[in-house]
Amino acid sequence: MKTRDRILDVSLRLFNEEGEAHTTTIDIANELDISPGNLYYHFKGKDQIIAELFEQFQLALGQTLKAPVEQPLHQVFDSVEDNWYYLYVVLEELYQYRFLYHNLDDLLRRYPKLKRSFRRLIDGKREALTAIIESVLEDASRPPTQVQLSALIENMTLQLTYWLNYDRLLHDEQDAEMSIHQGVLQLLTMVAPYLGEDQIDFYRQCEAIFEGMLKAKK
Amino acid sequence: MKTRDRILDVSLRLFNEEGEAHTTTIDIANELDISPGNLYYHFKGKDQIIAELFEQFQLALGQTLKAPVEQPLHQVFDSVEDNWYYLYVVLEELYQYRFLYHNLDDLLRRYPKLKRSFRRLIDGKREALTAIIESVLEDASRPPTQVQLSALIENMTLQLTYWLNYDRLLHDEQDAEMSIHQGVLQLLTMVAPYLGEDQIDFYRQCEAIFEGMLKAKK
DNA sequence: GTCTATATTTAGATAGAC
DNA sequence: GTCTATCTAAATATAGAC
Repeated sequence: MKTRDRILDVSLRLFNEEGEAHTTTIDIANELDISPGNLYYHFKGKDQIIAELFEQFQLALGQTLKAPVEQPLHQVFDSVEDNWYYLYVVLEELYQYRFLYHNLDDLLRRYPKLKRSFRRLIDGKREALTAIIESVLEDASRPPTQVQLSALIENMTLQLTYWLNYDRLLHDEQDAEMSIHQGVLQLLTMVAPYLGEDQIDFYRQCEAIFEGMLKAKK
Repeated sequence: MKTRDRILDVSLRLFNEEGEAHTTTIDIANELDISPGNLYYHFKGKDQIIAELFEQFQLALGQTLKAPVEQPLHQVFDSVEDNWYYLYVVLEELYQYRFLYHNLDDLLRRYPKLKRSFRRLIDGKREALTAIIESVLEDASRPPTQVQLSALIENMTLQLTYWLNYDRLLHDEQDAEMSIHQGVLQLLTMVAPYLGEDQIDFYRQCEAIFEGMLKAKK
């Protein structure tokens, strides 16, 4: 593995674990057992490292968010399990690059260009969630009004953006997998009340998946 | 107004507007037309300023969050308008000290003792929301299950914590009052589907309040 | 590509006169 | 209480040898 890539890998890990603001170029170099001078040979500075990590993040998440919009409905996302799995993947990608959200205000002040990209990703989330919700609610017994639907989507988009921050605030050092599963459960709960008669069945499935995950951990 | 209090006031404003990480003691002194030395006569440093601002925040919000728990049910919080107004006040207090949430990760790393307090405030939000929801849903035609109820409360607590961050990410420089009103609308929308027959009426009221606020602005 | 040594910048903080 | 002048510490970044 090339030094350049090792720098990116270790930077991502340290940013996530120790905080980006608190991680210096020296820390990264030390962790890799290389000199600061060497690090500056590969990257102009911390800024460039962050820019490249963000690029990775944007590409990966952007791809993932397109899936439910482009897939023909009811071909892939037709069961609770499918949606569960999909949301799990999205949250996992957010988790991998979670440092980006931990001090977002400062990050966007230092790199104002990222703002556009963050907003595009939010748009992507909104579109993905809309596709999923429309598919799930297609034969809902008590469908939401138009106002309710758009507020529901917005609440889910916010939840998908800040769940990991919220969970971390409540219990730091929480197991990542658990945290993500719970995030998915919280998201799907928002949809549940619209499902009417199927509601009990829907919940049984959600809980079954959640408990299945719990067992798989042990 | 004493210099000490002016320092606190200006610091709060600069932290909110320019970002805490980006605001130095020199900036604060300049804004007040006093010398850095003078600032350090009144406060040991930036840390102490932040600590006192947080203390103010905690006291104010903590008080507010107790209200719905301590009030006899159906005495104060018995109409949509009452709840709307209450949630508006809570969000406004969060807005006044919004800098605390803008780089929360870094803040908690530098002042680890604040973590306990933040969690207590979250608990306070959860309890306040529980009291409100129970009162609102008391004669709901389609009450949530126990699982749904606790997930609903948790989603609302998260929303109450991160709505201002989310809204700022979407449209910076947004009018504060509008942002807060929309946050309240988003929160109450989460409860709507459980209201059944009253649902349409509930929404009409919410929208009426929202539009009333819009007009009042002009 | 990698190292050592050093320069630059900036924020945080203090000393001592008035 | 307030000022001027100055110090310290830490992070970013560069120069030049190997």
